[in-house]
Amino acid sequence: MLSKKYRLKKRSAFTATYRVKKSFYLEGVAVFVGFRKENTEEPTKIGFVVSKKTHKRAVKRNRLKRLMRENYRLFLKNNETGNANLYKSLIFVGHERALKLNFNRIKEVMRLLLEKIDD
RNA sequence: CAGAGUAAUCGGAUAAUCGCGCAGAAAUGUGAGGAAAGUCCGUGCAUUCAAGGACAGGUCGCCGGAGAAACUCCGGACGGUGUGAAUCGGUGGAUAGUGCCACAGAAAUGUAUACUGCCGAUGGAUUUAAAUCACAGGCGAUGGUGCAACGGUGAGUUAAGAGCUUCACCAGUGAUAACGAGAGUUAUCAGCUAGGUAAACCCCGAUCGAAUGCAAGAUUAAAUUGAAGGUUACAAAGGCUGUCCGCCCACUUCUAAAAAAUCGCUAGAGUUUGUGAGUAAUCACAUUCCCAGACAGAUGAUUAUCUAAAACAGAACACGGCUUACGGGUUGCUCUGCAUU
RNA sequence: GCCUUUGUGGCGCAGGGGUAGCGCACUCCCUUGGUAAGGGAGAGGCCACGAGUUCAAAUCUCGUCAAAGGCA
Repeated sequence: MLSKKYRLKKRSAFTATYRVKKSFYLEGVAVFVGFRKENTEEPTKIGFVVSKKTHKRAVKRNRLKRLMRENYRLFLKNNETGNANLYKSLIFVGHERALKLNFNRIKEVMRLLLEKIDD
């Protein structure tokens, strides 16, 4: 779990991020990016979503969200967040394919995604 | 020893590093389940409408007990299944009435017999009589049916036959007696015996305010105002929580944002242990403990060891049940088979 | 979290106790120089799954699973 200042919390913030309509996809993990930042001092806010349609069981959905969250936390700690700092908000969305991946594979996928979102 | 039945129980552990929710000034403390699941029953709690009547309607259905209640639990009765331990059962009424019973069949509910048949004892006709006729009449045995044919099987009786009540063995029903708290069981007697379906409508008995569900609902401050207000005589249309009586809406003034925070929110039909009552469910008393409370939503990640990268699976107001999912074990009691003593 | 509805040929739908049907699509034949349209014939169903009631269940009852929708 991330501490509160890195979390995307408000419903309006989520809808605002989705309205930018810019997303990237790799191996069952999608990233929606929000507006570009003016002040780089502010922390980037992250949301994690796994829909109920992806899988019925809450345990498996929670597992995927936790894995993604944990990876992002480790990125923050090691200063490997890539281009995430350019945006105000990011939303990671887990899909059906990602349920089968293990911790290290998701780590790779997310690192590649964070490099991709520059352009 | 093998195979079963049943009741319970555990629901990964330890260490290291990095992290999260809640409480707290801090130190620190604490942090998912036996099913948290399905949402199938029942409650508490909250709001709205009624607190009235009528008509509808729902639910339940062997007996006794427990329980706040329940499509709940415990003990028993009866019936089904099993060699057995056991286990399963929505188990009132078909003589209150109505409906349905395809195809087949003579006939499917009406104290049936038109048809196919059996008989012709008795009466009648022919006739001396025997015999013949199948006329009156008697009979319900026979009928390639069907889930089901009006108690069943076998004998006796008879002209032919028949529960005929004559007999044997059964099935049901009623009465009486005994036992039992009761469902019921057993015995004796009575010829009393007119299908099935009520998980078809229904009848009987018992019982139920209705609806909506914490996204219920309550509070707070600000903006131009109030999380709206006022009016209502009739008619039409529409709506409302079953329908009617009834109520809302209409007409007018006015306008915000599918916004935010706080409360509801967890001390309870509670947990642990013990004693007593009871066959048991459960209850009483004492003792002990405080044990998640989020709001894009907390328990995670990595590594190592343990036989082994454990199954089903994640609280969202709470509780009592039911149902379903589940890796690998452990324990008690019981049954059957085989072997030995 | 709560509430509601629906599961029947490949697709869309009927049937509400007594032999499972309709339209489109599919296969073959006819028609045409050929295709479409048209005509004729045919195949394809454990009626979502598991129990129960009944002589008999797609239909009645109970449970399970799946899909869809609604509530701020």
